[in-house]
Amino acid sequence: MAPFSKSVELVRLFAALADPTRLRLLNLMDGREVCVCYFVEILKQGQPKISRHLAYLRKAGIVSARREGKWMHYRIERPDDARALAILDATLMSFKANREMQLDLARLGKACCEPRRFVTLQGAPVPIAVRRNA
Amino acid sequence: MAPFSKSVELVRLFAALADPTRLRLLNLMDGREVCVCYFVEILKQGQPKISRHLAYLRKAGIVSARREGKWMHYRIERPDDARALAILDATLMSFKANREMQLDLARLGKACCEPRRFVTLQGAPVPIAVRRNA
DNA sequence: TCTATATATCTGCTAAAGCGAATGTATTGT
DNA sequence: ACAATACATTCGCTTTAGCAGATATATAGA
Repeated sequence: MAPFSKSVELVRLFAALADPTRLRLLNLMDGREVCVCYFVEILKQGQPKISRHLAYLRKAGIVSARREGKWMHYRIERPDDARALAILDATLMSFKANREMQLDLARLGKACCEPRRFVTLQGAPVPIAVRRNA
Repeated sequence: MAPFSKSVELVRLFAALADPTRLRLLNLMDGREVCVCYFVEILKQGQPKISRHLAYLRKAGIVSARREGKWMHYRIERPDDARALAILDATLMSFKANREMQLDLARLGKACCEPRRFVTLQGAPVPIAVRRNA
């Protein structure tokens, strides 16, 4: 994330956050690196749609991707700029009081513990915890 | 501002913040109540455009308006929800490091001290400081 | 090499955002 | 009542965002 010397950077950040699907993706990635197949399973949305929103977040510099064989893992990329970080942290914090977000996390937890019960997650790599203060 | 029980509220907040003109307006209103004519003068944008963006912020619950004769004063309406407030505060904080925002504030200061030098501000009411922890 | 799997991108489409210009409305002054 | 001022809203237009469905790419395994 570039520094906020120009307001265009800020606008880009807020535009990236102004979509319910992208907020749900960020919520699931908060504190862990998650494989695309989990997003598709948890959010019950089409795979192209998930990919598009992940690409949007990546282009906005908010997340990064890592390939592992067939799978792609996404994680939140913490911005260098302290002020961008403050906004992102406040956003992630706000998820904790949000019922929808809590439900998504609960479903992720269940999917991780019993991936066999989800046909689409057979053999998929389980999300990995990442440190929050990168 | 409604509580963030549903993510739609969050999305609405971010959508309101995802525009350079609206961010500049919020910056000028940070800590003071400002008359529309100042916005038009400082931002050098058409009056309908300013009005439209102020209406957008008002509908999003971020600002409120007060009439005083011919003039309309706008101020930031601090959300009840602590998490919405944290996001808004982090946003306003980020303006302090933004060169464009600093310049806008400098121009506002100059316009307030010498309103006679601005044809469009003849007789216009000077911005009033408002408490930040409303 | 051939196939299956996981993910990404492209293609039309529709809806919404943002804009300038014109117009409408509320208030003040004469 | 009439004109002027300050602001809000509407209109027609262009651009952009988001979507589903189809297709392309990359990797793994047989």
